[in-house]
Amino acid sequence: MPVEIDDSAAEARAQGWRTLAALHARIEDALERALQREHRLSVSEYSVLDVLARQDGFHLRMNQLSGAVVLSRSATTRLVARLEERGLLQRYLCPDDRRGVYTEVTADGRAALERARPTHDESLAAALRRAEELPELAPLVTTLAVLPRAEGEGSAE
Amino acid sequence: MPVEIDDSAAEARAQGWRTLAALHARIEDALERALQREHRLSVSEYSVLDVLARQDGFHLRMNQLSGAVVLSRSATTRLVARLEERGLLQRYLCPDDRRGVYTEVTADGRAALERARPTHDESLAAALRRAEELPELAPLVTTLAVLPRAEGEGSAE
DNA sequence: CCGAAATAGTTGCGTGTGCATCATTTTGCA
DNA sequence: TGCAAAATGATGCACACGCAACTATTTCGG
Repeated sequence: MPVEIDDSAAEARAQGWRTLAALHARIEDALERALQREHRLSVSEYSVLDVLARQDGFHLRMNQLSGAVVLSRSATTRLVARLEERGLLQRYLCPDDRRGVYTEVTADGRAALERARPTHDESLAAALRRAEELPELAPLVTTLAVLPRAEGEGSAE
Repeated sequence: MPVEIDDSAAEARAQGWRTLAALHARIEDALERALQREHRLSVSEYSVLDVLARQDGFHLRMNQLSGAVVLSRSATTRLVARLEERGLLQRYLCPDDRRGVYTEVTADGRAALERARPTHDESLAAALRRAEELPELAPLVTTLAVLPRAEGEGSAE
């Protein structure tokens, strides 16, 4: 009965998705609290700084940035505006395409990122340890550590 | 140099987290659009119905539900309120502990869930196929399919 | 047995996000 | 060359979320 086979494949995918979502939510929750408490940074804000700092020239266009953090254009606009107000980021128009806007992380932004990184890494490690104790999450946590390294990984979308 | 070893472990975890977050965001985005468009359900709303429908007696206490969907108590209150207004859910006080509130999926709710499930499963499959074409996400997608099945998995936190 | 502490759930408030829309600039087709 | 279509980013708006504060109920110590 092919339908049965198909159903069970769908159920396996749904099961994998539930596990992924549960692990993601727990980690994000832990990171959000820790980064907010100690550095006044949200996970999105940290991500933006991290992504930009990894780029050659420390800059990216808004559109690429949206893709990298998987956020809408409008959310990205305001996220960048917040970070710019705090001096962690700088915006300037694209010389060759005047529709485009470059966002570049400043020296202050890179410094803030490096200050926040230990907090980020420690609470990530702690969240993973806690997740590993839950039988339904442990397998995914383990496989996560075994994932092959992406060498480039910096470029967006 | 032990610090170097520690750094590289932290970087490996961060890399795994970035991959997990990227895959999660893409899948959630796809599910959100599809469920919203075809069934006026958010991913959270679908999750609540799905979790409850999987319980014996189709009910759970608010607190357990918050844990299962990894949302704050206040968010859960309003999420449940929305679904109750649509008749997909029912609330009643815990007889033995009058602080507690049970939430139970109605027959309408289970019907709505079953109508939405194909949409959910199809866009999940589609999102996974797209993700598999991205070299940095493909390994995680593959391992997700190999995750062992949790037999119980229904009970919340 | 009574009152303090803990627990469950709700509500006011501030804020971050997506959608629809808009202005500006570039691209492409005739 | 000229003008419609596409693309980029910003803004008005509605809304879901988390935090803090509140009420109601239960639990626990004296």
